[in-house]
Amino acid sequence: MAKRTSLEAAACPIARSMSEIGDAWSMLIIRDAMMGARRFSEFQKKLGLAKNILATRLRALVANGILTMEAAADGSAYQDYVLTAKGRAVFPVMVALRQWGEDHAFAPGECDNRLVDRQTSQPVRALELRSADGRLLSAGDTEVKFTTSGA
Amino acid sequence: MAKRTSLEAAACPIARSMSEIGDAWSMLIIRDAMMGARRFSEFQKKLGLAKNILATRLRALVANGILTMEAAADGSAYQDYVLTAKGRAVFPVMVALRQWGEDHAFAPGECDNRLVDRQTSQPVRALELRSADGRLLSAGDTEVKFTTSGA
DNA sequence: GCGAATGGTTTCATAATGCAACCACTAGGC
DNA sequence: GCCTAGTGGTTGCATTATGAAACCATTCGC
Repeated sequence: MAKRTSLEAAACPIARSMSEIGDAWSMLIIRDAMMGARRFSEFQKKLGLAKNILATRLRALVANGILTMEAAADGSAYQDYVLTAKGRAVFPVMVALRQWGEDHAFAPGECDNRLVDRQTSQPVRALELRSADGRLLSAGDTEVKFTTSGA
Repeated sequence: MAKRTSLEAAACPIARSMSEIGDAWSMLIIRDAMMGARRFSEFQKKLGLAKNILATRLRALVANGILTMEAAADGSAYQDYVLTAKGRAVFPVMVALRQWGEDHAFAPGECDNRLVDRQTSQPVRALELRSADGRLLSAGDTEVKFTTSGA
């Protein structure tokens, strides 16, 4: 049988994350939500995707606690989709994807937009990973450790 | 017609990134490659996915310059799949996904593994985004700016 | 040279995507 | 209150991707 393999219960946090936000449309929905989009039609217009697909994704994002539905801010009888704390926490992932894309997924000079610091309008630095005591870490300086205690 | 929408040519770096590495299996392949996996059967065993799917993903990753095939390190006639510089640059994305997953995709106490600094065995810090002049930035402190000059 | 492992490809069933049509409800003009 | 446009979906159907299993050519260990 060709049931699609689900990573929901994977032990690896990366696999879990991918199962919740590893879909292209979902990620772009979160991106637009971070940029202020709130309404169904707003997402549809910006993303240009079919309404049934959008409906499916929004339902999943709400079910996973990344978006919530609340009464529309403009006082109408409709609903707004707004990011929860969990949804806002996707920000570093978004920035990492953006920086990788800027550097590696465009021809030189092709990319026409950058993430900048609002105060100075200067491009932000590359994301940096640091140890508990503040040293800058790269891939080789890290490893995955299992907390094998039975807790 | 129901052709699957392609984000390959999207102007947004996030969309581009998702089209190259936004697939769950691809991301997990890169994860395992970072942890030292090199051979087809090694990926297949660790990931437990069908061989045809693995073959498709590996081909795409090679085509996108994230992996390269080179003569096997053990001297056999087989090939190794190894990360390119572009592939190794996915590291921050991986860390961001892992940290989000650890914090938001597990029940309390359920997650049994952490990314640690190899030197001290202490968990690493959360990824941090800084401005050019060193200030710590969160989502609201940033915006996307278009370099509207025709270069 | 022989059996097993490696690294795939092929076949076919099932699941997801996406366009288009349809529909209930809301908003706003008058 | 009535009519029309817009919002927020659902349903049906064609196309595409996923996945299990079977198959196959090379290569390895001996």
